Amino acid sequence: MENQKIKRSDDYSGWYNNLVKNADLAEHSAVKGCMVIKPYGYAIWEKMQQELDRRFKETGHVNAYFPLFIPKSFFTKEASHVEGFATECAVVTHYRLKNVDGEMVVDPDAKLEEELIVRPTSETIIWNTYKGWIQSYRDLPLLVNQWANVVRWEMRTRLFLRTTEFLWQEGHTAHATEAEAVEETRKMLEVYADFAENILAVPVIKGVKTETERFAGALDTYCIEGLMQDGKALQMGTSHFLGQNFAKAFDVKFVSKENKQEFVWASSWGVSTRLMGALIMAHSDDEGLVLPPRLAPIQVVIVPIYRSDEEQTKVLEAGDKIFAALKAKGLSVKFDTRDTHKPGFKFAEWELKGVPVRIAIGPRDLENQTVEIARRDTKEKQLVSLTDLENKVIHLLDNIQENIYQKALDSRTEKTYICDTWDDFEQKVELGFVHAHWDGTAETEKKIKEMTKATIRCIPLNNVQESGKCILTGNPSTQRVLFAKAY
RNA sequence: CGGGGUUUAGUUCAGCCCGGUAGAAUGCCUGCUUUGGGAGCAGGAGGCCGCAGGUUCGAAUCCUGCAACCCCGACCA
Repeated sequence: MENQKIKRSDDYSGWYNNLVKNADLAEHSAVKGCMVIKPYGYAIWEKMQQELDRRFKETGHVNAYFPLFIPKSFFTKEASHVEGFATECAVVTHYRLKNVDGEMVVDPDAKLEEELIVRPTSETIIWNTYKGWIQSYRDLPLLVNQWANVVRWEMRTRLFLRTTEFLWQEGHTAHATEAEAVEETRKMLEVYADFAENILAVPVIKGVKTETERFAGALDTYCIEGLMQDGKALQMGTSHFLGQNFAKAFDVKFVSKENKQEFVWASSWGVSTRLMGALIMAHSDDEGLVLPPRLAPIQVVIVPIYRSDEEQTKVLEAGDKIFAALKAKGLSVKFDTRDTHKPGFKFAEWELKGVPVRIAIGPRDLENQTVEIARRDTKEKQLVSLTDLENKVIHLLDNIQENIYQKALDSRTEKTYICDTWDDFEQKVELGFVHAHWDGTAETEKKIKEMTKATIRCIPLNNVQESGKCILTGNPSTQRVLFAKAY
């Protein structure tokens, strides 16, 4: 285990990279742009999966799995879709190697009839499949989710935030009516927002993307946007209303009650391992990771303290009891009985790994019937009596979850500005979210991006309608939109 | 794709300018002492010095080429 040497305030991106490695979450692999997610990092991802999967199932969805490869011809069927992804596709052209003078080379005789695209997203292969599944309105709605890996050949990558291959889920739904598909799109946005705020403890702004930022092939892209500690925004999830674009591209029609042939309406929605990046950047500090209790693979760690063998026996005995009692309450507990490390080392290690609550128990505690409880978020320590310890810990965990969220919310509030002049805008957009008027044109959006590197993150839902003047052009505007520099 | 950097022990790096056959810290192994905030001492293991050529009696070091990775941009539903 390494020290967390780079301070958050000195070099945010260096601090982030260091933290990911030191907390044992992930590391760079031998393949450019691809990471190895290590067991501890993967355990956190699994917790996210469980929480999300449960919510998907509760809202009527089922899981399925579609191929990794997409025939090029499928991929190119929806014009704006292919345009959006064309420049970042991994393409499989051959299926065999051969030995030439002791060197393995691609066998030119094994060229594929049709190239295969490694999926950057699965709309096309799925809609090609849906054609066979949907005939009547009775087959609708179709509510399917897939947990998968996808590949997007990005020019620049960052651990978790943007990797060439990443893990995600993608929901693909089919509906009989436009209204139902829109409702689904927005419902899943709510699911994401609920997950982000109540599990990740990251407050998000729900909104809709401008045309420029919209998903390739969508009529509307809804999103949740979070603000990281350095004042940069992170898109944490998207939900797309696809209209009939993919149904038309893949000729997916159904017969309505009125016996009419109609194209199917669609939505798709996804979140990825990028959420790991959000989690890290939103809460962690110079001591390491800070995990919200509802997502921590280990919620409570018990560290025994002793000198003699006799003390060890007694302390371990007492620790076992606490361990069992906490487990019985359904908590995820680790009793760190390693005799190869001293308590101080363990304290530092579990802090680095973000375990929300630490219980230390030693000879003094045995005498007084107490333990020392330390919370990761505030680093406060207190001696508490063993009486009703389980409920105290449960209460503390709830408190920590709430506090972490509140801290993130306060931080966002502090970094959110309302600007009415260009000078103010230029200055504040370096610091966080800015609500400002925009004339609604792509040209203005582009100019602002060129001048400040800030983009319109979204047009917040339930936005207040108020007349004003565009921050750049002075042209009339009916509402403020949300600007920020983004990851 | 531009700009910068890196490549030597498991890891982080020094050594290179000025060529002489490999170092530190940390981690790892053994033993003893330790254990309420990253332990101490003693002993030990561990390297095709990114790859391929070249110069030289001799190359981690000089020269040429290549490659990979990282960082900053550009790009990014």
